[in-house]
This record gives sequence, C-alpha cells and structure tokens, in this order.
Amino acid sequence: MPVKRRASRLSPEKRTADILVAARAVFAERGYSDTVMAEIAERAGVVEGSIYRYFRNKRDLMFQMAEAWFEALIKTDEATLGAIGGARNRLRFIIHRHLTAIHEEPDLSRLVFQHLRPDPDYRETRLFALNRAYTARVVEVVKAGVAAGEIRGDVSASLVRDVIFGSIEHRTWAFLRHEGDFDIERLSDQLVDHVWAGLAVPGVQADIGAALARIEARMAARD
Amino acid sequence: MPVKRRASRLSPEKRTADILVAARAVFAERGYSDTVMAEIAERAGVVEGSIYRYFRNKRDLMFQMAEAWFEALIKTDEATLGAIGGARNRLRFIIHRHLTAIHEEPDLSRLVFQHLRPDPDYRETRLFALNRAYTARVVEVVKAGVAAGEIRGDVSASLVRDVIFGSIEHRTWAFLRHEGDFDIERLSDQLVDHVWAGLAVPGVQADIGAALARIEARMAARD
Amino acid sequence: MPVKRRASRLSPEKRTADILVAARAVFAERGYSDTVMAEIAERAGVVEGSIYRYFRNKRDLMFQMAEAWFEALIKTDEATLGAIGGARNRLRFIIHRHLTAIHEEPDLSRLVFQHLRPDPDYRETRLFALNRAYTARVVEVVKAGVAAGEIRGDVSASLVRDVIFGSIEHRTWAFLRHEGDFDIERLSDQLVDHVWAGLAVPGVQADIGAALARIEARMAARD
Amino acid sequence: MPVKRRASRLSPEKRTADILVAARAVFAERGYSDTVMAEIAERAGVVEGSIYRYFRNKRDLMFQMAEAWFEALIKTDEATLGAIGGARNRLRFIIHRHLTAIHEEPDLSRLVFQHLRPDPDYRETRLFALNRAYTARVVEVVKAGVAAGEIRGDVSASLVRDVIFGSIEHRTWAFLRHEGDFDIERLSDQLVDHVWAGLAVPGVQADIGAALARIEARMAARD
DNA sequence: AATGAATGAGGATTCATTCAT
DNA sequence: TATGAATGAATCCTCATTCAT
Repeated sequence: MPVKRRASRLSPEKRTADILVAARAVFAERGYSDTVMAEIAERAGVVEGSIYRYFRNKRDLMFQMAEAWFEALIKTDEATLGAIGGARNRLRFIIHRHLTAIHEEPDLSRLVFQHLRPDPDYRETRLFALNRAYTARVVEVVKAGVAAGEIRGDVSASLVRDVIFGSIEHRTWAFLRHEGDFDIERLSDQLVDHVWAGLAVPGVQADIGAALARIEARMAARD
Repeated sequence: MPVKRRASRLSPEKRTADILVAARAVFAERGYSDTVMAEIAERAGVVEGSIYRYFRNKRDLMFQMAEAWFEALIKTDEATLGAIGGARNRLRFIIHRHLTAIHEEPDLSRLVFQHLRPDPDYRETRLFALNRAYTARVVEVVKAGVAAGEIRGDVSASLVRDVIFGSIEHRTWAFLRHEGDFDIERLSDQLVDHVWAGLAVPGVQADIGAALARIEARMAARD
Repeated sequence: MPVKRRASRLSPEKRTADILVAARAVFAERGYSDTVMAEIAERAGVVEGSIYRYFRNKRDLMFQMAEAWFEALIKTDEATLGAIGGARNRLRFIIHRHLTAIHEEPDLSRLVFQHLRPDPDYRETRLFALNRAYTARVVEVVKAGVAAGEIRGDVSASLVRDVIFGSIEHRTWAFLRHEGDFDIERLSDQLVDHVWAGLAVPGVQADIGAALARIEARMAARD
Repeated sequence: MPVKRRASRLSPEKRTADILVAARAVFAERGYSDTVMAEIAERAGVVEGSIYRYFRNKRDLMFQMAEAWFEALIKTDEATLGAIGGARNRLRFIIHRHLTAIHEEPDLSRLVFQHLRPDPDYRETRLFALNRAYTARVVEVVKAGVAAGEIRGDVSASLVRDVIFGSIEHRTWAFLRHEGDFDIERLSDQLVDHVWAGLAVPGVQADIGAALARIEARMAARD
C-alpha cells in the first residue's frame, strides 16, 4: 500500500510566497517561454495543479511575481527620496536607483521589458500602476524643480521621465544580453549631467526666457 | 482527384523575396510565437518545406525579414541627411525619421524590440550591424556639431544617441501596444528641443533665437 | 459533438504496463522506425502525450519494453537450471532456451539484435546488464564443468559463450527475416554436440596433451 | 547573368564510382538513418537528383556500396586460400581474414549486420550471393578436410560456418560499438583452437601432431 | 545528361491546464 | 485543499524523391 504523502498544510500566504520565490528564480533563469510550470512547482515544493489554485495561469504568475519584486524594490525609496534636497540630487537618486535595480536583477529587468510591458493588457495590470508611480517620481521632481525656480519652466516633465528611463534602457541593453557591464556611478553622473544641462535655468537669461515662454504659452492657448 | 500543382520554378531571389514578404506580414500580424510557418508558406505560395531551403529556421527567417525591412528603411536616408545643414536640423531629421518608421510599422518595430534585440546572439547578426549604422548617425552629427562649434565640447555623443533612441522608445511603447497614437511632428519638436537644450552652446542668443523661431513658426502656421 | 472521455485514473504501474504491452506489440509488428507513437498510444488507450509521462522518448520506451520482456524471459530459468545436472545437459538447456525464445518472439529478437544492441549507449542500459547475466550462465556452467573434470581446463569460458550465442544468431538470421523455420530440438542437439566435442576431455590422451601443453607454456614464457 | 556551371560530363562508370566512394564514407560515418543523400551528393560532386540516375534509391545505393566493398574484399582471397595447405591452416586464414575486415572497417561491418542483412529482401540481393560465397569457403574447407581424414566425418559443415562467423560477430560487437579493441592474432588463434577441438579426429596422433605443428611454428618465428 | 528547386507527408515531442480522486 | 495523472492541441523541421528546365 503506497504511502500517501500529503503536503504539510501551509497558510495560503506562505504557499503563495513560496511559489512566487520559485517562479522568480525560474523565470529569471530561463525567460518566459523556456520556463516550465513543472519546474516552478518542483522548486516551490508543490505539485503543478496547486499553482493554479493561487494563480490563474502562467502569465498571471509572471505578472504577480514581477509585481512582488517591483513592490519590494520601491518600498524603501519613498523615505530616502524625501530626505534628499534639490532637484538635481533627487534626479540623480532616481537614476542611480534604477541603474542599481537593473544591475542587480538583469534577468528580471529584461523579462519586464520583453514580456510584461509589451503585453496588450499591460495597462490593466498592477505592475503598470506600480511602474507608473515609480516613474512618476521624476515628473514630480521636475515640477517641484520648476516651482522652485531650479528648472526651466518650458520643460515637459513627462518628456524628462521618458528621456531618463529610455536612455537607461537603451544604454543597458547590451548588459541585459550579458554582454559586458556598466559602471553605475559613472553612468549616473553622465546621465544626470546631460539631463540637467537641458533642464537648468541658464542663469540671468532666465528672465528673458521666461517672458518668451509666457508669450508662447498665450499663443498656444489661442490655437 | 486533387490536381498536383508543381509550383513554377522561380529564381531563388524571387522565391526568397516572396517568402520574406509573406513572413513580414505574418510576423507583424501575429508576433513571433503565434506565427506559424504553415501560414507563411501558404501566403508565399510554397510548401512549408521549401522555406527551409532558403532559411535555416523560424528565427533565421524573422531576422532576415527584419534585416530586409531595416535595409530598405535606411537606404534613402543617406542622401537626404547629406542635404540637411546644421546639427539641430539633422538631429531633427533623424528623430523624425525614426518616429515615422515606428508609426508606419508599429508591429515590426515591437517585434524588433521584443524578440530581435534581446536575442543572446543579436550582436552577431546583420541586423545589429545595420542598426548600429542607423544609430551611429546621431553620433556623427553630434561630433560634427561639436567641431562646428554648434554643440558643447563636453558632450558624450554616444549618450546623446542613447537618449534619443531610448526616449523615443519609452515614449512610444503605449502606441506599440495599440494604445492611442502620437503626433510625429509635435514629438519630433519636443524631443529635439529638449535634446538641443542639453547640447547647445549656452548663451542668450541661442535661447532667444530658438524662442523667436518658434514664435515665428506658430504665426506662420496661423496664416 | 464528440464526447470528452477522460481516461480513468489508473495506478502508474498499471498504466506503465499497458503502454509496455502496446509498445511490445507495435514494435514487434513494425520494427523501430516504422513504429509510430500514436499507434502505441491508441492501443494502450491513452493519449500520445501520456506516454511521455512514463517514458523519456521512443527509444527509452523500446528499451524498457525489451527489458521487461527479457526479464520475464529469464525469471523462470534459474530454478530450472539449478535442477539440471551435468555440464552438457545444462548447456543444452541454455541453448534450447535461447532457441525457444527466438522462435517464439522472432520480431522482438530481431529488434534487439538490430536496434538495441548496436546502440552506442547499450552498455549503460539495464538490458545490457540483464543480457550479461543471461549469457553469463554459459560461463558459469563451463567453469563448473572444468572444476568437475568434465571439461578441458584450457577452454576459454567466454569464448564458449560467444560461440554458443553467436552460432545461434547466425543460424537463425534467415528465420528472423521470415525465411523458413528451424527445428529447436534438432538444432539444440547439433549445437550441443558440436560445442561439446570441443570441450570434452578427450580421455586417456589427456595426459600426453597436458604434457605437451606444459612444454608449450614453457617455450612461450621464454619468448 | 548567373554563370551556369555545368558539371564536366564524366563517364557513367566514373560518376558511379564517385558516388559509391562518397556513399561509403558517409554511411560509415553516420549510419543509415543519419545519412543524408544531400551529403553524399555534395561529396561526390554531383547534385542530389543525379544520384537517382544511377541508383534507384537510398537503400539501393547502400546495397551497391556494400557490394562493391565486399567484392573488393574477396577478390584477393581466392588465390591466397588456394596456396594454403591443411584444413586447420585454411580455417585460420578465413577467420583471420574476417577479423581483419571487421577491424579495418568496423562501421561498414556494423552497417551490414544492422541494416543490410536484416532486410526482408536481403536474400534477393547480390550482397547475399557474395556473402554466401564468402562464407561457403568454410563449408568447402570442412568438406575437403573430412575427405582428407583431417576432420571427423560426422561434422555439419554448415554448422561450422555458423559457429565461426557467429562467434566472431558476437565477440566483436563491443568493438563495433566503439568500445575497446581486439587482438586479431590472438583471437584468431583462440577461435581456430576452439573450433578445431570440435572438428579434429580424436586420437593421440592428432593432438600430438597439432602440438608439434605449433611448436614448430614458434621455433620458426624465432629465426 | 545534369540540375536543383519544389515537394509534402511525416512524427516525435512539449506543456499549460484540467479535474477526478 | 492537495494531488498528479491525463489531456490533446500544436508545430517545427526533415529529407527522400521527383521533374520542369
């Protein structure tokens, strides 16, 4: 008579967490297509069927895994960012933080870029919301900088956001393909220098520039 | 009794081209994973097996298709770019060209971003070489601009390249997911403005000049 | 509207056995290359995919099937062989047993000779181990016969093994190709007669022979 | 305008020979199933279609190749065998010759054992006829030996044939799987000793005669 | 006689997901 | 709630052979 091994009954939370941990490891190692549910189950110490009690399907599991990762990533940032003064410093912190995340988890980062973000329903996911909050910090910093007179008033904050995150991604693709490495500090400096050059109020000319900007704004409003 | 139709013997060039055209359509419609070789074959008017005379496998077909597309994309640019004077105008042309390509072929663009570029062997492909040449034009323009005194000497040309292409990608991801649209002209202007702000030799003249140019453009638009 | 029939959940043992039975029939009928997994699945009353839960692949299935067959073949022999006295009788039993097996399962026999034994990894398989034990019985009998003074002492037991099994195979190839038949009893007698002629102690001349053998050994030692 | 390369028009004999040479190499390297007609064509310097002008199909090509090999193998033997006196010496020559062939062309040998001989139509092939003649020499030698009083009269010549070739095959299977090696001389001696033991006319004369013959051979070797 | 493009059937294997126990 | 056997569709790729040029 075969011995029935009944898995110890864990709390759903613990079970979910175990699966997420296993999923994270496997997805990172293999990418989406080459990840097999059976391997996740094995590593999590459950059977395949059990995964489907907690996650709708493979895609859902990947999303929840990425969300959990991302959430942990963001958690500590708020406090830190609050403690930093000056738009430039704050931008550098955000850039540095993002570069660090990519550097530490290149495979998960690539997974997000390659399989999560292009998903047709990405916009409906929690990951999208999380990421939106994540990148919105740039927008907030820029707007605060404008208000504080540190940054030119005619700057599009959302464009700055796209410039920052887009540049970083483009710059790090080779690394994400496991080709070479990059220097977080150096790249942070380069990027913030470059971005700031396009943002900073150019000194005494600021007045003339501001006046012209106002004229332009009025004309735009008439269109 | 089915009629045995033996396909007319075409030149390899013609046959290859037919397959590439079919492949382009199907890959664009379905993406990589959901593309079935049988459908490509059918649309190309050949049997599945025939595709494998010309292309090693599905992945190879996708790469060659993308290369053909990209090559055609670039071909006309050289002459045009040569006819444009001034670093700013040239950058705008490159940005505008890239935005246009994405706008016209969003599905192929996404395919490249999602499946070609992340490929571990991407660096060994011809597509990589083509893309390198494509993006290198920014580097050249920046260097020439520096030499001509239009652009600050302490600018990293390769960073400018990554800023431009990265920003565009980040900005257009929603569109690539078929969410909304973007205005090529407006985005070109925004981007070139922003980038140029970080490149231009500082000075009151430059800023005022740019602002006046914009005002003039607006007024012209009203007429 | 087709009825969705979900196969009853059987014990792995039963399911494995079912598949092995089906595989044995199909492999015997069609040979290796012409055997289609789909047919095995159908006869076993499962879906193709289910086979792969129990067997790594087609080759593995063939090996396990052959092993199961061979194991059953051997099982009853030990007791019988133990009950037979005299080297000659024991050799006849082994020969007779082998001829019977070939006669009863010519197709499986050919499968083993043609596809299992030539396999580069044959030596690592369980079938090899089983077969080794199977043929080793000749070696044991010969050695026991030598010890008992029934068989000449200068006989290579492993050579006798190869002579017996090799002769049988060579003799039965036509039958395995479905050409004609052979008489188990007659062939057993012929073979055992012939083999025994080469093994038996030739009586009184043994002394002279032994003396000459010693001379030769001495001379050989000098070379 | 593409250059039309028309293969130099060779004589059919030369063309056939080229293909056979190429086929021999490829079949030996890859075995039957893994041999691709395209590779044979390439090595022979022809296109695939041309092979089918000279050979009905892949199987036919393999058979003709094996026949050509075998024919060349046998050619020189007749004269040599005719020059050897004594049944024992003649048997040793045949055994030695067969072992040498296997040793020199293990892959072709395995091909014959694995794919040619088990063929249902083997009996209708020329290879069968050639092989029959090849092995029939043992029968002839045995019969002549009986007539000359060297060999017992109650021996089945065809059984001796099967014993010899079967033993050799069984003994060399490991080598054919590329496991280890064997010593042609030693194995020849062992086999002929063993076989002869079962054939020789019993009696003190025979044993003494044989022993003396061996002693003489050894002594001759020292000179 | 040579070419080599085209054929086209063939078939093993994978794996996310379901559901009876 | 957990199990894990069963599903079964899905598909890429191979390659001997043919035949129009």
